[in-house]
Amino acid sequence: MKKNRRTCDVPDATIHRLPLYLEKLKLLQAIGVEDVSSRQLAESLDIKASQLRHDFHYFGGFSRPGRPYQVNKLVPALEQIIGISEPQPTAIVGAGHLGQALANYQNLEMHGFPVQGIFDVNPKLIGLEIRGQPVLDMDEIETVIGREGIRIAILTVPATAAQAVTDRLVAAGVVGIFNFAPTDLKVPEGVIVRNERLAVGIMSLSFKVNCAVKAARKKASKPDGE
Amino acid sequence: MKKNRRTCDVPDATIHRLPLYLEKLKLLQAIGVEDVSSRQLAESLDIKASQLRHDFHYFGGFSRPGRPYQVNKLVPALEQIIGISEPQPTAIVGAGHLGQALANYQNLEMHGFPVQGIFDVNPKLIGLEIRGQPVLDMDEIETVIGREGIRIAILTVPATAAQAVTDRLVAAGVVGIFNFAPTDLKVPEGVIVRNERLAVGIMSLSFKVNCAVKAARKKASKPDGE
DNA sequence: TCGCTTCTGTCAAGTTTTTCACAGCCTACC
DNA sequence: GGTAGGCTGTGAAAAACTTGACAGAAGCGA
Repeated sequence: MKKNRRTCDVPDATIHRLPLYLEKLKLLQAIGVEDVSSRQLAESLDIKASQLRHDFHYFGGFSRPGRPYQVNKLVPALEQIIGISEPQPTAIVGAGHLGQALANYQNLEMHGFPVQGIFDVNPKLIGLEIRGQPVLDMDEIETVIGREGIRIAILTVPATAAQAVTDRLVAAGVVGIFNFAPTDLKVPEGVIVRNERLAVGIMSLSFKVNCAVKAARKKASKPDGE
Repeated sequence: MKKNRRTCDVPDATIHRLPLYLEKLKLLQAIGVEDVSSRQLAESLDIKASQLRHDFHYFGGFSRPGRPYQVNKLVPALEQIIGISEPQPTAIVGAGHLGQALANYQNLEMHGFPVQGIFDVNPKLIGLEIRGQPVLDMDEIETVIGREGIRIAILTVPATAAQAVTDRLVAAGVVGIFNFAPTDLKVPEGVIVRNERLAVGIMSLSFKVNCAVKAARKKASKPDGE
């Protein structure tokens, strides 16, 4: 019980690295690597080995002193921690361009998130087949969420519709929302929202590009440093 | 000169908040709000006012003690800092589903990143019109990057092609790459890569959902706490 | 068996980021 | 004019995160 509680008391920074670890490990697994040391794994991710071990330490560690990590044990352990030991059925709400793109993105299923329903209100889109699945009418969403036990939904509707859709999703039992709409969502406690703001991403990039360009210019005009 | 250098010596965490500030401010501007205090702005973003002021402090501050921020001055100031005072022409490389979705995403242009070229190697896609622009052959990419002065590219090609395309982009003068391919890119110093890993995002979400569900179950079985 | 190397788990030190606290400025109202 | 209330800029305190250091376990070869 104590250990279980700890499992959730983990810094955000660590949480965001877990998927990266898992991804690399799956790659190693695919090419038949059996053992991997913290140093090897960390180097391939461009982080320090001590950080990786520290991250793993939150979960009690995955090996013993003297023994490297065993890829075949680490992969399922991480999958369990992330919550994808069992595939997590996922709904995509909003079958516009972005929704379609994500529905087509086979990596989602590969990573444990099979798309079990694509929904839209637009009659022109309903019935359209994407990777073998028809776009369904929003009216069916409660039924499908209940039937498939969907807990995670990907939101790709216009900002104006996002809150209303969110309310329906939450009422139907969805606990996690991956929000691509450029708006903030209000949800009751216990429901998790992750905002994926493309515009924010590209602006952060732009800031750094701006800095890099300035730095390069300065360097060019004063090649020997200040 | 001193001030300029400082402009780039800013924590990542702050950089990622700048676009959020700008977004909110534009919203306020659109509805005619003239003044805004750090507390008001911070509250709407669910952060502390002191953090916002601290962030602004990296750039010397945007007001004087006693006076709230003026929306109409803050917006262009942030745009300048982010590097979008002038629209930043942008290329999308890879016209698959995701590339098309992003090309259709009008918010990109609205935020200062007009798409000036969409490229692919697939003859079936070349010529396809997206928002009035034809998909171009990859062979033209160097020409277009040079002609339009493109510094930022969005990469939506398969992982296997990502590195080769990156090398071409960098050679042609691109300085910032917004990478949607699930692979790490090697670039020379001075070139900025921002990885947007959808799978990582949804796994982080899944971890938290998992925790929330566990917590809810525990609470249900022991309503009065431990 | 012994010594050597490699490895993890663990904790302390170091660094970065966030939050607090407050001096001083500005407006508005009495 | 004076005073109260609200505001920013600023630096110091607190919290969070990363890195370094090391004890002890395991494997390997002689």
